[in-house]
Amino acid sequence: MKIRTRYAPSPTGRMHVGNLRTALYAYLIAKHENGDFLLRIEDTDQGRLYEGATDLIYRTLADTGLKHDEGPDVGGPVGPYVQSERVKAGLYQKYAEELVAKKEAYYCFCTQERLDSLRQEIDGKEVMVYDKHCLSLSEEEVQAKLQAGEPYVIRQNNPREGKTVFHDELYGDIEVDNAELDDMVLIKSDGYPTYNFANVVDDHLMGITHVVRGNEYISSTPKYNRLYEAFGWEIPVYIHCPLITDEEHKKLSKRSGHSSFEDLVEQGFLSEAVVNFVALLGWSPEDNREILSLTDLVDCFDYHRISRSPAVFDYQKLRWMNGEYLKAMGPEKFRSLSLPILRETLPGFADDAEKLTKIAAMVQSRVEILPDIPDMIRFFAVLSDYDTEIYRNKKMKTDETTSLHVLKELLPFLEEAEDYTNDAIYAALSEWIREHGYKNGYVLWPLRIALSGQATTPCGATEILEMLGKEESLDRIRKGVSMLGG
RNA sequence: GGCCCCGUGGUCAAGCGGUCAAGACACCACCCUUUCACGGUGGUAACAUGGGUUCGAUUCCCGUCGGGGUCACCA
Repeated sequence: MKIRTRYAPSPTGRMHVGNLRTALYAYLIAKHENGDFLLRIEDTDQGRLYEGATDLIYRTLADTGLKHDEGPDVGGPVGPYVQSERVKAGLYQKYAEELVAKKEAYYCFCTQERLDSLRQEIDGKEVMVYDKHCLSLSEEEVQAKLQAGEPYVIRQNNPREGKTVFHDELYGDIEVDNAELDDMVLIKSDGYPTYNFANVVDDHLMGITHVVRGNEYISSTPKYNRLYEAFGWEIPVYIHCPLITDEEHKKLSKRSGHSSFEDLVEQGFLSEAVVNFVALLGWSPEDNREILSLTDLVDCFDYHRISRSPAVFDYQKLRWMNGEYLKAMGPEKFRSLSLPILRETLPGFADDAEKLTKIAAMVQSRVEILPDIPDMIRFFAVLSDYDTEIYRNKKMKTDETTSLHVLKELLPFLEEAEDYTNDAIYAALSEWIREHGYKNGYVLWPLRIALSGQATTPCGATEILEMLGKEESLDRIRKGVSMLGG
């Protein structure tokens, strides 16, 4: 049997990383077995529709490489793939009425006020269990109300006694008392189906074999199974994925600032790195590999190895992983990715392709995310004010006094030197240092500080000399000398 | 609160009755070095807890504690 999985988002905004991971796992489960991965848009909540959200879903799927075989934009044999279009065909209404005929569902005319009176607050949380009030309506009463045009919903009719068991591939058999199952709404008063109903109907009609979804649906799964059974449909394989939480072990929220794929991309993360990272949140391969491309993942993904416990989204590790991707890419690719940032940060170098290439190379091995670059290289353009304290370095045996001395001693030599290319100036400088009986760091440390105004730079002192050129370099050294009281 | 799920270092995460309890991020130290970073080496750090079952439990069972999810005409 060919595996068919689906990603069924509701077009309400950006793609949450939890949803992204669910989509990824659904994709991997299907593709590992050469199955189909489909996209279905669940737009049954008219109030929450968000302009452009569907396009955002297409774009995110494309950016992450989760290519769907069937969907609204690419078509397929079991369409339409947008639920609002299926509503127009009367699909859900038809199936709901079938359930009513089987006494597995019933019309409910209760007003919002009556429903509200059923609500109660427990531990600060609002809880409501419907009391089956409308189940007792006679067929004549129902017809009369329907004829009168009274607004209604259709509710599932769940038993009060007995137990319902369902099987999840990760969690095993889960047994629930039927008393826990409330009569959930299947068709809303606006004629649209609820997620709960549309999901079951469509998964069946679209031939979904493995239902992959978040953990939060686990407690409503028995109700879905009762639906499948009422229709006489085959129950799919369930795979409920564990939650992704923030550092506080709470559900990842917009407040954490990195809850959606787009947030992360805006923060400078590579989509490959995000996909890789998210794949490892709740799953691990048999071997120890951590850097895995999407095709690697397809190859080795075994859903039985998905974890059952929630995972904390570790921003630090994502940064590290992004850096691994940056370091692993070819210098050409890195250069083209970083070029716009380089140009913007260093307008004076914007036309000097050679220097920009060198700077890109310097930065490639030290950057975790591209937006870190400006702070690392800004000193090439402007020398900021700095604290002379950074001239002090225990290991190099330097302080303000020795630095002042060395810098003054060095100045005439650098004024005389003509060739400021790195190799040449480094050779000449090394010679000078040897002649004076100094250690490299004793001289190079203060020189680098004077040139950059920073304790850490993406390159050594002589590379800065080359970048700045003779005149600017000498200016900065003189400024250092005066700052040190010389 | 009812029901359900989860519980290995700070975090991710191997383990699936017998291990000195892997590995990665972070952290620390050292090496390398023209600073930082990269790279290399080493280190600190964990089986929530109490009972069982067993010759033997991180691993199986039960209780406790802790965390999370869910109880909508949202998905």
